[in-house]
Amino acid sequence: MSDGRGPAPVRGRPRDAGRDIAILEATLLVLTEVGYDQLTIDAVAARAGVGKPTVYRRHRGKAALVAAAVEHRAPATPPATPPGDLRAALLATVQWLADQIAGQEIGLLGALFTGMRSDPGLAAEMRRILRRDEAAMTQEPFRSAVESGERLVPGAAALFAEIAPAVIVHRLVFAGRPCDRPFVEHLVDDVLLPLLQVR
Amino acid sequence: MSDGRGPAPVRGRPRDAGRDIAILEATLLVLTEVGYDQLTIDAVAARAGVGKPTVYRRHRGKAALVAAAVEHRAPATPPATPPGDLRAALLATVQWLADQIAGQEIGLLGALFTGMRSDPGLAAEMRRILRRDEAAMTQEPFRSAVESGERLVPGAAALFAEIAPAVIVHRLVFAGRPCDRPFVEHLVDDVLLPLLQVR
Amino acid sequence: MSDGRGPAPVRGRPRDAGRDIAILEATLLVLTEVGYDQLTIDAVAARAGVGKPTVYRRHRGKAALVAAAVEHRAPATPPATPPGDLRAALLATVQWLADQIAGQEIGLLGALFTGMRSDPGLAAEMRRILRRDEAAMTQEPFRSAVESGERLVPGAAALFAEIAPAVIVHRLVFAGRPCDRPFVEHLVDDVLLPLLQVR
Amino acid sequence: MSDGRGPAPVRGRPRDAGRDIAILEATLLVLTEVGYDQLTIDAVAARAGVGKPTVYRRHRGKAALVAAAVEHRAPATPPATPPGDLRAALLATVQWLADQIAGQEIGLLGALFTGMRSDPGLAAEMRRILRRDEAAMTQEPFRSAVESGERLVPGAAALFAEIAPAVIVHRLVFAGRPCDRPFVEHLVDDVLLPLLQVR
DNA sequence: AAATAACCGAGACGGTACGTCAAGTCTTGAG
DNA sequence: CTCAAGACTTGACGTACCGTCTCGGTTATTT
Repeated sequence: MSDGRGPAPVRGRPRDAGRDIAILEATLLVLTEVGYDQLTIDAVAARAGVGKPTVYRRHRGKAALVAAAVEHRAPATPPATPPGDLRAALLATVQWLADQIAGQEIGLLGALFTGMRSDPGLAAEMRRILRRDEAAMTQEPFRSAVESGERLVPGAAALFAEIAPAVIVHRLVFAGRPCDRPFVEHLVDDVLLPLLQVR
Repeated sequence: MSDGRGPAPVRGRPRDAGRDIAILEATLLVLTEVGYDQLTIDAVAARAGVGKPTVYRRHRGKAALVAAAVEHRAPATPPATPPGDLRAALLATVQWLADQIAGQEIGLLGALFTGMRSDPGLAAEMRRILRRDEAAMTQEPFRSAVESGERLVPGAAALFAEIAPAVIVHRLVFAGRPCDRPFVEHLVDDVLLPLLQVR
Repeated sequence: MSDGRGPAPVRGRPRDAGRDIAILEATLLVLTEVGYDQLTIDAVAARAGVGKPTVYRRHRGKAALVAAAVEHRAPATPPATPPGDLRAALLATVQWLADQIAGQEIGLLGALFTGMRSDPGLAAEMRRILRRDEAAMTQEPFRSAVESGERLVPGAAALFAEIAPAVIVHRLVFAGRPCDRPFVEHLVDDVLLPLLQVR
Repeated sequence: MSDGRGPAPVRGRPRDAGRDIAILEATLLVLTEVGYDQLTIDAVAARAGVGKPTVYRRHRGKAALVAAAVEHRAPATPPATPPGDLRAALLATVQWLADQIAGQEIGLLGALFTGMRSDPGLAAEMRRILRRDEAAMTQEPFRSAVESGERLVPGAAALFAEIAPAVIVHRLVFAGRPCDRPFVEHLVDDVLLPLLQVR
């Protein structure tokens, strides 16, 4: 279409980065409120004050949108623990981990179950995010523990990362019961300490 | 009729029990083929050779249908293990457990995630089924182990039921990796045996 | 109808004639309340205190049921008119005719429209009923009028039967307006009297 | 746009007018083929090459759809009649009117009977359409007749519009007989001419 | 009296259409 | 080239009613 008026000064409107964030945060909001499978793209778009195509321009679909939203959310940093008391450190860390999982990770699991079969690439992406978050939540405590001279078995951090989130998720999802103080103590005293501590 | 109340007075044409079964088995079939979120009631009805209302007359919706189908499926019986060798018994049991979970339990998890938020009663029902199956898969091995004189810590069966399925599911879903022989040996040698065996 | 074959060899329990009537009267009730296309066989059966097959044993379907119900309803007898005053007689007869049509005949028209295309035999049956009722409602007044010496054109009764119901129905259905006194006078004075009376 | 208010602020993608027409014409087609009560929205949508929601976005239901389709259909124009011969003009007009009603109007009557009770507003709309069509079919002949100097009673057009369609519909629907030549002559000679012509 | 057969109410059955909802794509006009 | 709005196709949803059938049970006639 030559309009004879010379070169256009503006070559395309740039994407508004603010809308990226609005979409992701609206997604997290809706996800928390109604859960994964009740979440609709329309609702997210409306909440973000954005049109539906603006969402689809950025994300391939519902599952990818949720994955991006979860990724966007900055991983929380575990609480600092007093040095010298491994049990107290584990108790604090496990409790905090359980709270994080209950509050944030559950939402992504629905997306994972839904999207993993039809889109393996997306499933891999979700797992990457889950691992990133779980790593962030499990590695830091052990780095400081080792620095403070705790006597731990080799590979303790990996073992902790393998067992603690698994048992917590299992309790939350399969048993539908909260990770209250007695459970946390049970997990630390009967499972984690015997495994991690050098006897 | 020796009791005072007699049998339930059946009014109208009784439901065809054959159709109950056909529906549940068609559900399991479709569930296995296409996964939970691609499963449609129409497909199940067509596969069962049944009308859609016949499905809805028996089940409130997709989640409840899948729950009933999983419940209907008889829990598999764990393999018999040779007495006297705890490690061998655990290896066999864990491997079998992982296979069961990979093949059967994953399907219900999608239903659980979908139905649990909007219908707490249904979520409770699904958890009951999951617990029933996990109990069936974890209790039996320990009964024979104890009978054969193994020296186990108190509550070993409960601990096994709490940890083994959790870690297996976590690996399958979160890591997306199969429960192969090295993983099973790791789980038994590095986690289960240290925890369960009397030292 | 004696056909020389003697009484029908009734084997088994005979049909309950009381239920015949209950069904037909329930049909008329429901028809009046909700109209033809909102009428359901279930509703009729429930209203009659009868099972659905009991209805279907007697009638082929909704249209036939309504036809039978309308046929069952005894045709009302037109009001006696004072002899010697043709205009007064026509006014009374037309008003009564309009009331009858508004109250009773409309229901069958829905059935006629629905059933006529798919079942010509049924349509013929409905037309027979409609003609029977319209004949009953239009012939009697003219017999007495002729007997009392009114001077009418030949074929006056047929002309009346052809025009009066047609214009009344047209007004009720097409215009959606009631057949009030001014309309009746208009119909008698401007249409019927000029046509029927010998000039 | 030279007016100060500017055009209507159309937001979003405008409706495709071509689909409006496709839907209405598909409706007329299906209506003609299978009749009102065998007409399904799915069939109309499929015939129009359109999704079901696209139909429902435009029409509230079957009755409203049929009403809109009938409204969309341009009313046919009555045939020109030779001036100077009132009887010939009436014969031609009545025959044409009967053909129009038999071919087109019957379809709407089913919709009228179905929709009128549950939706008075829709019934009013249908009556408006029926009146529009009947007016178009009955007024024009009389305008030319009057122009050509025929001696007609006052209100002849209104009387014709009140009687002719009524008797024609009555014959078609109630008697189930076609409006053939003898009937048309009877209607003109025995009913219309005596009423309309100045004696 | 017993056997037979059709009746009965209740309601499940396969099927068809309903009217709604969400997913993901496409089109418009504005910026 | 992007944006908001929203129409679009597709396809599944869960419901209603149709007309048939099947159950336990009842009521007459026939043997």
